[in-house]
Order: sequence, then structure tokens, then C-alpha cells
Amino acid sequence: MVLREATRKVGVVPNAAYRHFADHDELLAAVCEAAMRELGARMATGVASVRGKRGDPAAAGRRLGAIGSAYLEFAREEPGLFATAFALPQQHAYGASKDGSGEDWRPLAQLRTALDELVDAGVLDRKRRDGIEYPIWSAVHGLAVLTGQGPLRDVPEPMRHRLEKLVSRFIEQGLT
Amino acid sequence: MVLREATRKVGVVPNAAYRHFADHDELLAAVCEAAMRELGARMATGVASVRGKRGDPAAAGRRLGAIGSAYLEFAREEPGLFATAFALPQQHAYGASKDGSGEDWRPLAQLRTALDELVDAGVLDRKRRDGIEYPIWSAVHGLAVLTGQGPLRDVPEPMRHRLEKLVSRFIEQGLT
DNA sequence: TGTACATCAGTGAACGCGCGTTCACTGATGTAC
DNA sequence: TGTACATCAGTGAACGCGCGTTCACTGATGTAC
Repeated sequence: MVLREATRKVGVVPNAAYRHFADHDELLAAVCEAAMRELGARMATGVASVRGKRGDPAAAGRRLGAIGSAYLEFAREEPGLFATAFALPQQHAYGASKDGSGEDWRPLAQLRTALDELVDAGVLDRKRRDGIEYPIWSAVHGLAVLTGQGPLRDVPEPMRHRLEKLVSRFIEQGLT
Repeated sequence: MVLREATRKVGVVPNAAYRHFADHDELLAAVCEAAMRELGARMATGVASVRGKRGDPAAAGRRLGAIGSAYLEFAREEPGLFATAFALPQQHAYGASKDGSGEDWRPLAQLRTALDELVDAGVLDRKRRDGIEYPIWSAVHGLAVLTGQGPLRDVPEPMRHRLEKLVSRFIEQGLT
């Protein structure tokens, strides 16, 4: 459910894909990784655009918010990539997890980094840090799915905005 | 992607479905509503099994927990129905939303009732009640999707249990 | 500098598959007289 | 009570469609001598 679609998008005949990928699964894995990298890049861009030095409580909060916004924006602007990105299990086993800069670019790692900074900034209690990335991930992912392909997909723009704010505030409340 | 599958499950030839449904969309809508009713019924059963009278803070919390557990259990035990239940927009417009008992059986309505009880019990601040069903729904739905079909689908049972606990605690934290 | 050959991304036609859907049909059940 | 007929869930065969995939092929690009 991806091969012919991908070749169509590139403007090439379907079987041309077999020059580059052994089969459907291999292409799916490649698209999955590319999508993950795109999401990671969007997150990094968002985080980098937040002013305020490391350890500043307000800035740390805004960086976490930037990560969530990047996630939702990616889901909205690239629904196909978003769906494919999470179509495969164990996105953790991609081999090289770090690029040249020594930073882990993967989405989950960036979320963890932001949460660690919140701990260092004194916003989030260190005792509550362990595993808290999962509820936060779930809340944002759930919103993305419900408003993207789920029963909330047709809500008008202002309501969608309100939903994002509600989830954002709920996470904030759950951290402090 | 549902018609032949459904007739196969019933053990009948594919076109027999056209005795009962005009086309694929109508069958999809029927399955969607049936799935929603099943989820609603599971929630109601879970809530009814919680002892403690209305307004008791601890009992109110357990009733909310029962709703979340029913949601996750339904997603795990009936992945096909779960996916179909949320495949259509506007599950709100199903016509008769109330059964004979005068109660609204729909999942979202039951969640709202549980939250209203938490307000009445003094657990949740009334000022924070408005719209808080959406972040909670998102968190639980996100967990269901991530562990059901997403990248966390292959985590071992103990980890899945831990994830549920983490989300549950996070929601609790976000309410009080 | 030019010719010969390997490499390789992309083409065109065709395959089997499962999907939703249509058609003419069978066969049991209930109802009319 | 028995016969005639309508109703209607289910059957069997076939359709067009988009999917992943295979095959023999073209045509441009780079490399060897």
C-alpha cells in the first residue's frame, strides 16, 4: 500500500522501484526511516528557534512545546508520512542513532532531552521524571490521530486549535 | 476493506452482504456503530462494577479508571472493531444517543459523566473541567494506538502494563 | 581521440491477488385462498 | 387441509480495479583500451 503510491509521487513507473529496493517491505522501512528523520528535523528546528539558555524554566517549557507543535504540524501537513512513520515496530533499532553532531536526532530522544532539561530547570520533580515521556507522547499522538484520521477529523479550525491548547495545558499541569 | 472480511467472519459469501446493506459505506457505518456500542457497553459494565456511592472521591476516581481500562481492553481484544469504531467522523450524529434508560451510552458521554462526578466529589476543580475530556481521551487513545498498531506494539507485557500505569498516573496528576 | 562495452535507472506489458460490486439463480419460510 | 405464490437470505460466476511483483527491453552515462 505504499510502493505504487511512492512511484506515482516521484513520477515514475511502479516497477522502477525495484532498482532501489528489494521489495515492498524494504521500501516501507526506508520511507519509515525518512519520515522519522523528517519529524526529528522539524523538532530540532523548532527547539533551536526557542530563545533562552539551557536551564531557564520558561525556555525549557517552550522547548517542550516546540517539540509537541512540530509533532502535530508534521501529522497535519504530511499525513501519509506520519502514518508510515509509525507503521513499523521498534523504531529504536535503526542502527546509527546519532548523526555527526553526536546528538540523537530521533523524536523520542529529543522529547527525553527536553524533559531532562525541565528537571534540571527545577520545573519537573526528578522523582517523577522516569517514564513520563510516554504519557506525554501518548497524549500528543492521540490528539494527532483523533484530529487527523479519527472522529475529530472534521472539527473546524478554531476547535482544533482549542484542542491543542487543552492538551498542551493538561501536559503542563501534569508536569508541575 | 471491511465487506469481504465481515462476510468471511460470518461464514457467508461476500455478496450476501448486499441483502442487508446498500454498499460498503453503509456496512462500514453499521460496524462502526456496533463497535461504538460495544465499547460503550464495556465502559458501562466497568463503571457499574465499581463500589462506592456517587460523590465519593475515591470511587469517582476508580470509575474514571474503569472507563480508561475498558477503552484499552477493547482496543487490545478487538483491534479490528477498535480501528473501525474510529474510522468515521462525527460519531456524535448517530441519531438516538440515549437508550431506554435515559442514559447516554456513548463512550464520550460516559467519560464526561465520570469527570462531572469528579467535580462534584471535589477532586477536580470546576474551573478546570471544561474540555478536559479531550486531553484525557487523547492520552488513552494515543496509548491504545501506540501499543496496538504503533511502534510500541511489540513491547513485552510487563512494559505495556507499566505504560498503562504511567498514563493513568499522569492523568490523575493532571486532574488534582 | 575514438570506439566497444559494462552499468544501471527507467520502460512497457503482463501476472496473480483480494477487493467491492453486479447478475441471474436456488431454496427455505411464511401467507392467501 | 392442502395447494399456489410471494418473500427473501444466501449462492455461484463473473466484472473491473488497484495492488505488489516479474520479465525482457531501452537508452543514457561512464569506463577501458
